[in-house]
Amino acid sequence: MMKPTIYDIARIAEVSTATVSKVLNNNGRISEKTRKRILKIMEDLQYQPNVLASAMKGKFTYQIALLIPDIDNPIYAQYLKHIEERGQGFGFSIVMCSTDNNPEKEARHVSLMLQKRVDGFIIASKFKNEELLNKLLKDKVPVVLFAYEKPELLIDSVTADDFLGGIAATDHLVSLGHRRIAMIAEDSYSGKERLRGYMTALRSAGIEPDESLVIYSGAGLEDAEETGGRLLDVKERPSAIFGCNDIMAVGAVRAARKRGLAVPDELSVIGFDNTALCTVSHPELTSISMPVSDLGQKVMEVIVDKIEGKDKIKQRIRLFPELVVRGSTAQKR
Amino acid sequence: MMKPTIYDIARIAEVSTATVSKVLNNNGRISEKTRKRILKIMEDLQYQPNVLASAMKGKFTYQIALLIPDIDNPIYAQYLKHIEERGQGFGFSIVMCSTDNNPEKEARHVSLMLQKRVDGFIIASKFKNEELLNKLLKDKVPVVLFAYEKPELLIDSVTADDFLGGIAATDHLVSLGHRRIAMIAEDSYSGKERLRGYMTALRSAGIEPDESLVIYSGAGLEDAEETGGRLLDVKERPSAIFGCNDIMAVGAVRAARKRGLAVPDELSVIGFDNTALCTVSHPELTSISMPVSDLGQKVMEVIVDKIEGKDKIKQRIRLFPELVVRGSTAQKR
DNA sequence: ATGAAAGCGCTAACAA
DNA sequence: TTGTTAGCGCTTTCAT
Repeated sequence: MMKPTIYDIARIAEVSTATVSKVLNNNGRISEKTRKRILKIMEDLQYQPNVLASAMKGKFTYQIALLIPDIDNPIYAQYLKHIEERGQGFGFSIVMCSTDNNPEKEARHVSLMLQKRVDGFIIASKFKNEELLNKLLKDKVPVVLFAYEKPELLIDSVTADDFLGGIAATDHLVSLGHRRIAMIAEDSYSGKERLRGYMTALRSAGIEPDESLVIYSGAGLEDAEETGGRLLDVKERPSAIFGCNDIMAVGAVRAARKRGLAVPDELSVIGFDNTALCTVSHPELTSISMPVSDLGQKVMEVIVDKIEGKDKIKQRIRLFPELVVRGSTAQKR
Repeated sequence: MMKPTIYDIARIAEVSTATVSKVLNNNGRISEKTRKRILKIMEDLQYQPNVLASAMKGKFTYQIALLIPDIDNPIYAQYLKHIEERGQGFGFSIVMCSTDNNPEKEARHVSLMLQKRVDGFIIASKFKNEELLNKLLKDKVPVVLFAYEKPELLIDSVTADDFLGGIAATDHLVSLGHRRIAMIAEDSYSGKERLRGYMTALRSAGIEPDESLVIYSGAGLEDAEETGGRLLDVKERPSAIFGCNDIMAVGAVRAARKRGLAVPDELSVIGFDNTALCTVSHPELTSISMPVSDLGQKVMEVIVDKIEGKDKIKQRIRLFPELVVRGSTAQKR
């Protein structure tokens, strides 16, 4: 009635546990005959190896901790979904760790996950706690940064190219004839990259960036709307707003609506991330689409390689985002 | 340099590992003096017990598998967030299992999680696979259904009272003078309960439900919009639509807009779940708010009790949802 | 109040 | 090709 162990299998097959273990792990040389026999018995008994026991011998737990800052932003739900899905393909499960961008929570999660012996960490969080990160690296714990980089640290990462995305968004607006383009920015690495893209695109279009047109906002929709409002309540109003992510863009749309400004006729708005918000919002939001599925695949590849000790090289992988035009942006008139 | 074990602690404290283990687990009688000493040494060495090893001796892994059908619906992201948060309070981590309402994925996840020796399951998924569920119950694996019930099975559950929510939504519409009230339904237990609430509320308002006003929809926004359209493209058009969840409601709003119908002036729309979609949508969606945080707390309480073998009683816990009025519903005119 | 020792289920070095 | 055996780090019974 108890779950069968390798001992049960060994006894029935009249071999030693070592032999059973070997067929389980496909190593050592075992005659095809006994291998078949053992496999058959496992099948019959519905034997399932105890992951804990093998993990204790230095094998894997097949668990990866995923640190996520803010699941209220649907892009993170997307990331989670795709990472989990890809993880399945590699036999790894995802342990969710919400951090709310709170360094203490980050530290607690990491410590707990270490105790639980997860095989590695995917960190999508801001991760203020640099000391902790360094400790992980020093201890050779597999870590990959996701949707987020720390340029000053030598650490693997998988992200979309936010800088290029920022350029694409801005170029789109410029190509529609906009010159006074505002941005609702966000204090995060990717946010800053998007901002840098915005600056670069403006300059190469011969537009000198106007500092007053860039305002940093908190993460919530309320904040975003308020920030959007501040951008709009000036004498020389921008004709377009680039929201650092879709929430920011929706905030801008709402601010515009509250002021009786028609989107996109009087104000173009573009978002970033191409989340479900884009189609829920009205008018539908033009945005920059993240290759979520590919990002998920890549990050799993990288972390699994690290876990299995295959790759020694550090790498920063950047995938390309893509413009998706919808109804919130239009020719300036 | 290796992580310290109880052996290290024992050696330094000049006691046996048994003693160390006892202070670790707060059992057996240990003199205050040695306890203090041992604790101090643990502190100094930053000792962290190996969860795997203790789990092997029949203790817990402190991990709970959470089966979720569809993270694209923001309400599930909310559930996840709150369950994870509450789990932290109990020292339990959440292993994410996306099922996409696919019975095979359900089975794969359960089997894998069993191998990894999670302590219990929170199932928020449809879980078509009744056989599997019964097997879990038979094997005394702690299982709690969440946001979802199986009335025919004797199994603990924590849900919001969808029936009452359905009544509340419908009553609200009725109180605004609507009599032809349509519903975009969903094929799930909670969906059916909401529908039942709708029926009940209509009848007690003296309105005979009209079969043609209830249409089942797929889960996506596209489906919802299409379904909303079908509801609207009839001679005797409803003056209000009750969307089985916020996505359905947004679909209805879009369908209305496409037909030049003003919401809420010509059509009232109410959703369910009170997700972030409500404030992103325009007009903002009236909806039924789920007590997500309390639900998360309750489900953790129940599952932890079961894991610790404390509660023998089966229970169905239902929490009350609440109407949140916003701009998408108005007096019929 | 404390310790010796067996064992959870598995792996891997070493023997045979 | 297969088996013996010593652990991995911890808990727990039974002595002392």
